[in-house]
Amino acid sequence: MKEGLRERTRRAVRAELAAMATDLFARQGFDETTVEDIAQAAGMTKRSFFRYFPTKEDVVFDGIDLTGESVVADIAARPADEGPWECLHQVLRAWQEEIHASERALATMRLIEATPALTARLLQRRTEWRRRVSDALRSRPGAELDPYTADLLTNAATAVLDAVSGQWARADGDADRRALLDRGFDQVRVALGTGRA
Amino acid sequence: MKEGLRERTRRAVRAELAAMATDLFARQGFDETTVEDIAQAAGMTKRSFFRYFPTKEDVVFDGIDLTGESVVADIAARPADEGPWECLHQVLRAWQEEIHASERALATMRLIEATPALTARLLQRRTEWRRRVSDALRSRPGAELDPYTADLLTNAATAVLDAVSGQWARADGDADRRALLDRGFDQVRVALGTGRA
DNA sequence: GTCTATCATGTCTTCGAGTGACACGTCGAC
DNA sequence: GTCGACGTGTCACTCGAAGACATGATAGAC
Repeated sequence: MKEGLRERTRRAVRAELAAMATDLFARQGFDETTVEDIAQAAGMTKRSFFRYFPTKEDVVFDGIDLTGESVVADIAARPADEGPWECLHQVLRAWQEEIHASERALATMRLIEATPALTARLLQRRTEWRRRVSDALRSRPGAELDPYTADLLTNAATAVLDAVSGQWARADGDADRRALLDRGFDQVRVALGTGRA
Repeated sequence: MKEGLRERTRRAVRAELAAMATDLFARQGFDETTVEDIAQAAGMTKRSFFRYFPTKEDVVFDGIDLTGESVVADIAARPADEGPWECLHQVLRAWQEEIHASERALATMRLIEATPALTARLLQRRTEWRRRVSDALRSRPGAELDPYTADLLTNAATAVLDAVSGQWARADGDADRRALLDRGFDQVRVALGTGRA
């Protein structure tokens, strides 16, 4: 077997650490929790913490990146005759449902929104994420998209997502995210003409 | 007079500090420059530096926020019969020209793009900036925009801006930003119908 | 089973950003 | 002129992050 005791314990400790951290973050806030607090709660040294996570922030984003992967995969899996905008609409709708369904993901989102440092990191990550989504769009069979138009589509899609989040926050969580997303994707339209005029 | 020697020297020292800092950042990079380097170059202590700027990052963004202010003001100044999308187009076109014309602003942009920590801060600030632009759009006389649609418009506009920046970076600075912006605003369309369907 | 290279961990140390506390000097209002 | 507010320097501190080194445990070869 390729998964020896080493990897298994490592993953276990990582999960333990993440659990301790999210618990402490939720209780006393991100900035108010020191790495030493987390390490001590898990029965180890501060130095050892950093052997599992490169930064304190990474504990929060652990497990979030997977969803980004899935978006790229989903794009590739959509029918080829579907337009890119509709493709983004469907994929992101599914992605949003997934987030909405997970209590843990929602709690993480709330923590991120409440912590400026984490918000900054999230936005930073999203830049990378968008580049990959844009590439995925261009790689679809039959898609003749120039890089600029692909970026335009991707950025516009995140524009809709942001607007949904904003409305969601304004309504204090009492809003139909799915309906808002559909409405956003309907209101915003991206033309594909590149060599046309 | 309301401006005593205290305020005058304070502003002078601030400018001096900013000048020293940008010089050092340009020469050896942001991360490679310590606050102590800057303070020492200006003939003061690290502690005193933090009495002028709350963080090292704030030195870079000092003087950048003014442009954000001007965008909001410009929106209010546009003719009332102009549609919101066209309004954003014109205002952001002017804003882009302004940045493009200033050698100092361009250098700052390059520094920000080359430094992940600064990029994150920029994105964070833009969140706040977008909220204000969205509000400005809704405050225009005769504009009947619900918050969601206003956000949609604002976010879509920054989506275009980002795509322009991306293309600009891809072309290694050899691109007609104005033409790209116009093309982006032409390709992306935002419908205003809120109670329509 | 033993032996060895690899890996995880603890301890110590260092660096840089940012803050608090205290003392001293200067500006400015009166 | 006095006195209080403010700016500054100095020292000490916290916290995140990383490097160096020693030690103990483990996996895999023999």
